[in-house]
Amino acid sequence: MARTARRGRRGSQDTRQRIVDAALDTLKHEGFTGASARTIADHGGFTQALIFYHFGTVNHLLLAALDETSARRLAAYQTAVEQTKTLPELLQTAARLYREDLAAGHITVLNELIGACLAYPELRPEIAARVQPWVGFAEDVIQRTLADGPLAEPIPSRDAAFATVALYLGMQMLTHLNGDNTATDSLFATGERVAALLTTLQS
Amino acid sequence: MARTARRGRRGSQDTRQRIVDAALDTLKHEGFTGASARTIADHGGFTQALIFYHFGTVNHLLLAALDETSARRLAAYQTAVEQTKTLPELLQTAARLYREDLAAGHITVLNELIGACLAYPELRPEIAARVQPWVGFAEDVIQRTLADGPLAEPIPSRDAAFATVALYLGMQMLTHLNGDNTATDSLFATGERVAALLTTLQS
DNA sequence: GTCTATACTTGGATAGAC
DNA sequence: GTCTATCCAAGTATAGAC
Repeated sequence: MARTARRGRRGSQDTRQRIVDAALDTLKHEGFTGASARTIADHGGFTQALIFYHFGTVNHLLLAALDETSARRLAAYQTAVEQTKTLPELLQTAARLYREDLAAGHITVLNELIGACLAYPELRPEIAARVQPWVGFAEDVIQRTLADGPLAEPIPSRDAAFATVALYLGMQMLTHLNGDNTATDSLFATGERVAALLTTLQS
Repeated sequence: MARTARRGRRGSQDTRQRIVDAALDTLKHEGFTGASARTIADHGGFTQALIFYHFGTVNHLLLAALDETSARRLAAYQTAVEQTKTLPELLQTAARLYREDLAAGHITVLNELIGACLAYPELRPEIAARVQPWVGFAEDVIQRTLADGPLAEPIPSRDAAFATVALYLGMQMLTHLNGDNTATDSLFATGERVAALLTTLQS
């Protein structure tokens, strides 16, 4: 029943969604270089012509895929972080969200598309616009959490936010390169320890 | 005269070098996607067949290009860091080296090749092996600089090294994406301020 | 809206002349 | 060792049947 409700445009919307999902899947597993119209179509079980009908070009589809994963993840981050008050809590939540991302390949998609900007400069402003909400989100959270701690004065939240997003991107790249999470896990553990230390220093 | 000394194998070596240089140039400006045999050959002013004669495949050439830029930069980092003793000095030097890299596109090459690992899994161990010296170098320097500071105990140098390399990669990506260095400059300034703060705390 | 078939372009790689 | 010419595979994109 649910599948056929509002059938008028629903078929088309379903297809768009299937294509976006296939694009995400391909981007995660084969990277930008491997995400051709043909490969994506194979992954999703449809014809490559559909991509051009619905999205015009492959790159437009890939941007739509980034939109999708970015919106989904940002929502998850926002609800998860809403309940954190202290710095140690925040770091624990960040570690959990990060591991989800790593496993699901969410940041991989972003990495691949940023890398593609050199070959396709027209993608640059598009992707920059999609990264900006993340930096803004990080800044808000950091601002709120560090507000009356000892770090608020020496470390502008803007810098901390930029560093955080950069660190996320870089960690993801290195983790995939090495094929294991030990470095990441160790770093998060250290981060949580330092956060605990800082809060005891404060009280 | 210099050009014709040891002519026996010199012609061939010169050509190899020209090809590697052209590959580096192309990788920096067109990215991995744009670094095809034909494009590289155009950049360097030779025939694409030469690439396959000297390097077998395009990817082999790109690895040789990474070797070249990585070795050159690591040497520069080592001599520059040798003379730094304190944490603030280290941060200043790091900022200068980082800006050199950014301008010359050295880290871009690495970013592009890491991104390509998804499409060409056989590149992964090759590139991982070429990144490892950097993490090792960072660990040595951090170990040496933090040795008797207040940070040595709570922050293992291994974690700090991993975070540093990741941060470098991520910052480079974001900086290229945004097209301006203000975020980077601001972050380094904050870093230097915090480093100064830490050393005064210690004494 | 979705499929098949096809035009056209670019890329990797090799053969063979020089 | 270096060049030209060429083969073949894969990619983007469109036309036209259904």
